[in-house]
Amino acid sequence: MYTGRYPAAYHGPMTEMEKGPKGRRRGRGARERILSASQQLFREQGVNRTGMNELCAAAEVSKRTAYQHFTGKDEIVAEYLRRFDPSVLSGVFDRTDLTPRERLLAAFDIPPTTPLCPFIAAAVELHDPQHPASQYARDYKKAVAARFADTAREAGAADPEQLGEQLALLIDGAAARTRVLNADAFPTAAAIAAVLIDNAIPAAAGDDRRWEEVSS
Amino acid sequence: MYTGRYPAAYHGPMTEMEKGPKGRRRGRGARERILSASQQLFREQGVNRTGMNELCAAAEVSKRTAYQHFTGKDEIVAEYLRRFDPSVLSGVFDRTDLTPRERLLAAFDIPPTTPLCPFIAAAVELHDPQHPASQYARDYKKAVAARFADTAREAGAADPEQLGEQLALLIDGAAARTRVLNADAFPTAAAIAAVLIDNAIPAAAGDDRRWEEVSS
DNA sequence: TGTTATGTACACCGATCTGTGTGCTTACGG
DNA sequence: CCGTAAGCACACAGATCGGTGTACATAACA
Repeated sequence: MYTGRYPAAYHGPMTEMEKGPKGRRRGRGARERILSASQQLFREQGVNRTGMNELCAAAEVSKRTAYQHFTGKDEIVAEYLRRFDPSVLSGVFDRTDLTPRERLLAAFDIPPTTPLCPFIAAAVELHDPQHPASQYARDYKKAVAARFADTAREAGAADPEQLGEQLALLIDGAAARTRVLNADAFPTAAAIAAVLIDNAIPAAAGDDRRWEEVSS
Repeated sequence: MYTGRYPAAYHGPMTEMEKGPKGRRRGRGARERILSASQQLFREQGVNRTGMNELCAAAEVSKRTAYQHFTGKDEIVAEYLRRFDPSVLSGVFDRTDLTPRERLLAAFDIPPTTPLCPFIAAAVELHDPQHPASQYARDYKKAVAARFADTAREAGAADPEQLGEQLALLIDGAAARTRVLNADAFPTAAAIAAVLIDNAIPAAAGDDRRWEEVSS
């Protein structure tokens, strides 16, 4: 393996996001590389099994620099979760080409590569409800449920808050079960979601039913 | 990472009480104390945050003795899960004072003290599907789903296997969500379960409903 | 240009972890 | 009673971890 001292990648002109805390264009993007590497490593290996040496090596950043940007590993973990790209979340709920009802169900179309919701994993691994990362995990979970609730309201659900919480629980159940069983559990969750949605949307739900009728 | 040095030693049904050639008790029960302490500590603190020193101290067993009973921590973790008392599981499904339908719902009456299904926690913490403990976790999850399916069949569900898998997913979702949000999510899961059961059991849905309102 | 913030290389510290080596004590069955 | 197996106390090995100290290099800006 090549271990020379030349940088393996050319880090071009800084992007707008790589500004320091005071807005001045300083530095060469070490912070971003650290967070980018943490996205990959924390997800693949978990938080506890990823050491700072490994993380810094993957980020091509010296360890000293890492500790000049963050007070410690805890802060990196927290920032990793805070910045977690809610692409799945936003990408689904913001689609205008789908009806609200379709959006609710589309949230269960998760690419099978996703190993486990990083917030669940972090909450379990950190094992400390006081940890900032655990706080972010709670915020995210609540945000997901709220998004579900909004869409449920838009779809005309009788009790949008309840349906939102229920659908969020299904997501978490599918994530946990997928992880433990090593088999995709999201189709099962989607089937449950279809039943719940049909039961929660009074009667005007006939805007787009492509699922079996389960009326009662 | 699990190093694969698992012996075929402890596998057999010899996990009765430690018995000598003629069933007499040998030793002073160190093995049992270790497993008992692991039940408590692994559940309370997690597997990774419980060191062998702490575990041995809690079990009032010298470290040396521990390593004479187990080849390593991995084996203790595996045995801790293998022996995990499925009291909640059996205690609910074996109740004859409840109708099958009531039994399905009673499985969601989880004492709030339970922090998180230890199998999910272990699967996340160990982060290695090859670890024997992960195998036991899968076995347990499948067993729970099968028990649900059996009871669902008994209750006359149209597709017992599917309903069993669905209810098992709800349990896991409630467990995960309870852990992350630090708030009991089992009532929500119970509400979903009620809907699913009503939808899955053809017509005899109204045979016995005397449970209180479950949704929150 | 010179200054300064930013980053680097690398040894090192103390803590903690799993696991052993060694010598000693004690319970229990014959 | 004695012999043996079970258990104990305790130091220590070896690895890894998070985090620092120090001396040096360089990009960005004035």
